[in-house]
Amino acid sequence: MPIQCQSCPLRKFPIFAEMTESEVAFMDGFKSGELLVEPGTQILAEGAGTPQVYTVLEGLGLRYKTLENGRRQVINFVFPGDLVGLQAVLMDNTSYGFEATTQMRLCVFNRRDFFNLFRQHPERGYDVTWVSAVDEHFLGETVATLGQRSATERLAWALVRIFLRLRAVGLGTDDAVPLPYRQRDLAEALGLSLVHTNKTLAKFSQSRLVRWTTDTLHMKNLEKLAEIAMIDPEAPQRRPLI
Amino acid sequence: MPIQCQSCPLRKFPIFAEMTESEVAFMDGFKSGELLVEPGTQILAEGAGTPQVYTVLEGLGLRYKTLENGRRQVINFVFPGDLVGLQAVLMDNTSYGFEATTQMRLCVFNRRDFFNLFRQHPERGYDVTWVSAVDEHFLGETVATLGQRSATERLAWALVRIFLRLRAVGLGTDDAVPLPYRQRDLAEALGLSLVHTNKTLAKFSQSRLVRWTTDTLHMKNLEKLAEIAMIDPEAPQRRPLI
DNA sequence: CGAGTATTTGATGCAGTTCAACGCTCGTGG
DNA sequence: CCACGAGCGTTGAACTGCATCAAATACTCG
Repeated sequence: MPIQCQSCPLRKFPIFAEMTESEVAFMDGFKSGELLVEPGTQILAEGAGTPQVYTVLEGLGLRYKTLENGRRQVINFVFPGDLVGLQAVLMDNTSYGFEATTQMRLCVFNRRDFFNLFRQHPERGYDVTWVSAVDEHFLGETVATLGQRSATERLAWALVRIFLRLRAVGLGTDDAVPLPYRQRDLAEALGLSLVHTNKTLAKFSQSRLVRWTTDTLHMKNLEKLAEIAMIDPEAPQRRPLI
Repeated sequence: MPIQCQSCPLRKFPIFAEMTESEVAFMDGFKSGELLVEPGTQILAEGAGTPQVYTVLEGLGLRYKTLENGRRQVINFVFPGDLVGLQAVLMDNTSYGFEATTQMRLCVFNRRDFFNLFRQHPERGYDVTWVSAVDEHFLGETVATLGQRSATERLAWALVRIFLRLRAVGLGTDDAVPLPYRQRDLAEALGLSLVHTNKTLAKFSQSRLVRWTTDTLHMKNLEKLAEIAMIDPEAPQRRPLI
């Protein structure tokens, strides 16, 4: 049975902007259903069109793009609260694939309802643009990371960002979060080889900065890691929940 | 004297989605002024807030981010028709710098008017989200480029994208476009050293693929270059003009 | 228990960085 | 009118971070 937006488990986290009662009620009507998928499921295929947009309620996934030469780039990891498929709706095709890493529960919105959202509830339309801007901001930071940071810095950057983001949606504890991706995924997200990623992670583990084993990321020294990554270990950008 | 939206020189190009008469008239009221800046002017400073959003009418610029270690990443080049500053308005600060490379003419919109746009003209609000999605799409492609393409492929990718985009807004001729950036800018956009960028460009020139001299990019073999870049040399993504 | 998948580790090589130097073109001031 | 310096492009030489290759060791699940 689908969750009602009124009792959405995500809304309470401070990373998400507040919504009025009427907005929540409106979203509940806008929501067309829920999707529950198993690990490994491909939710959006590269190049295909979609009639739907999703908000992640539970579970982790990733967006990726495959080049002609077969190499794959993970564009970003997808966490609870993220909105996926907006591009597919606004432009006419999905240029990225989207797959579930763990089991996922997704809120489903219909493409044809989307324009009505802008018309009937301008505040919510504004919020959609807002999340799009947040995503764009994050991608810009990723570009800067791939372009200018060394392998060690990239890993530090990714682990700090992931750790803070997951903690912001209530996953894990103060110093550990669940991280069920494979090293290959992280390597492909950062434009590094699997081997080098593994060796660099081993160094982090030895120097007691972070330890990533058995699907759990144990954060030992967030400050130091953030310093290596050249970022502030601040809470993630506040954003609306769609 | 400012140009009226009714006679905007950009709207005629097929890269931009059509607008109704009433939309154009509305935008003319929404537009708060025009900004004319000299080459090298910093329009948005990194980390500062802005009360304004800009649409480029004429001229070229670039968005960049500087890391703590002093290295600079060019996030993207900014061309006529691009909307800049949306992030600064929706989130509370600009994380990127924006500077003019040539003289530029910019349409100025006020931050506080922005929400009204969503309320008064939902179609236009939708279009703002659309351009945001287009930008996000492009940044995703950039991430894939920095992560998975070799130096040669990156250069080929960038030159093809730039060439097609500039041609789509009527700049240059069938086989040449003005390109007043410095090699350093391109190197910083692609995460390459200036030296290697220079040498790779020299190879392109020798193999008669492209020649970039005296601020002009002469495209000799678009097909071949696109093949190296592993992309289709198709016209850029259709997008709305704000 | 065996097959397939993920992690780990060592050895080798190269794409691209870094260092260094030189030439060209402008603009500026004496 | 020429000397000078600043900025950009060009080229050569040496170095290195990371990729690639190869193979062994854990894990997971039917």
